[in-house]
Amino acid sequence: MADSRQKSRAGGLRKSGYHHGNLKEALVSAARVLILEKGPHGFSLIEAARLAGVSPAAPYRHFKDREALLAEVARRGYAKFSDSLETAWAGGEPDRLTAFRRLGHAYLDFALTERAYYAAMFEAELPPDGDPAFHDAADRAYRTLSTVTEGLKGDDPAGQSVPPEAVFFHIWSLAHGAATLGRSGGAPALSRHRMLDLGVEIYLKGLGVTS
Amino acid sequence: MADSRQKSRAGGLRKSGYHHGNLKEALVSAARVLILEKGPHGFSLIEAARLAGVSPAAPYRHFKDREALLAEVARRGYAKFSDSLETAWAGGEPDRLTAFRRLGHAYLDFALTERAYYAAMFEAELPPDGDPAFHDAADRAYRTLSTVTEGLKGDDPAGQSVPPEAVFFHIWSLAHGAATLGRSGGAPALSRHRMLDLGVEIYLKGLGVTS
DNA sequence: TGTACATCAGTGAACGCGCGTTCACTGATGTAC
DNA sequence: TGTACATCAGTGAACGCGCGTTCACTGATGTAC
Repeated sequence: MADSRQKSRAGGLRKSGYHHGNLKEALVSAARVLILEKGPHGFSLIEAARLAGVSPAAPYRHFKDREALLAEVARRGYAKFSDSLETAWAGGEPDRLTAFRRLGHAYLDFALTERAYYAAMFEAELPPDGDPAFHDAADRAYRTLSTVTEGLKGDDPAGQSVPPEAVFFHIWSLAHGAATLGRSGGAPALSRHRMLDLGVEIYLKGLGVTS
Repeated sequence: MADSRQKSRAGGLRKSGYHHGNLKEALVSAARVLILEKGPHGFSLIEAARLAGVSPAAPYRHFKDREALLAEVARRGYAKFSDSLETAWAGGEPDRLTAFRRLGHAYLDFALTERAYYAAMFEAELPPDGDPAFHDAADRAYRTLSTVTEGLKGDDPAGQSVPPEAVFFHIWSLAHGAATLGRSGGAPALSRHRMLDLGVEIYLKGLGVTS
């Protein structure tokens, strides 16, 4: 019986039958699995504990409450997201437009391959007065995206120059839409990339950005 | 005691102390209130019954289960949404582009003023094998939107003509983004309209649509 | 190297809660005569 | 117009469930001596 628990234990090293040894990591992994299956709303702390092979009380050694685990998942998601975006951007080399297109792909890749993180980040509805580490991580991602889009200057059809926040918002909408919109079962991931590329190219042409 | 229940009863006529007389409508109203407060995931059938002033078992006279009530809300949302869009489109008069801009505003107005419906439509995760009436209503809305966007023909920067589904998808992303994206507390509703207008104008210019 | 002990990550039982759903029932309505 | 009755929209108590969280506890770890 004790053995069967060990067998079904998910993630992380096991130091002994009693101490898990890596429970915090195992809980985060379990949460990601559950969020992927049922969304951030369907996720439960007890089920995460079960998946990690520990009792329902064990998570409280590592997280204040259910929301704290969710916030930790979202925080890591933002951190990984920022890493991906910054790597793709690569300082804007060899030129801003090429780097920007790489970043668009990185955004969509992350959203599609790390769906649990993406859902935790954008669906979890974490309170504004929550974990500051979470907010710092989120800020970093937003800063990266807005810094990059600020390089895209252009005019609207009336000849007015377009505010940087607007460009940020439009590009973000296209990327988020490519990541989440569409009726179930529809187009495969590849066509989402094509869709996003096309949308961004058309938008940039409309802005008058060519280099 | 019986009186206090009657006082707190929400929506609908009351025919007697025993029979509610309009319970189905009252439950739909209550569901909309709760969805607005807590989202489609936080909504509970018992709480809706309480809000309508009836016992927890009463809703089962009108809905098979919790999901059926949610589906009914989403169905009505789609129906009302389609009405708004078709009214705004008005057959494309006086010209297609003017009518299209009206439709964009109607989309965003609906999403912002009928947030409960919009959430039920796009967040509720109703099963594909569910209520056919719900799917018919959803189809009608999608058909309207795609018919309208099919009128927007143009070329991508490489000179290839852009597939109609892509245009549909891009415009939809911009509208959905304007409706849902953005960090809490940020810009007021007015600037969301401005943001959407601007995005659509830039996109249409990129497409080469001018009339 | 060996032992006593402080630390603290785990246990498992228990709690109160709100939920979805079922059940036998009750009483208001409206129709047939 | 008055009465018997079928209908069916409600009641309210009960069920089993999974949840978040707390509690006194236990046992593995690693450190001081």
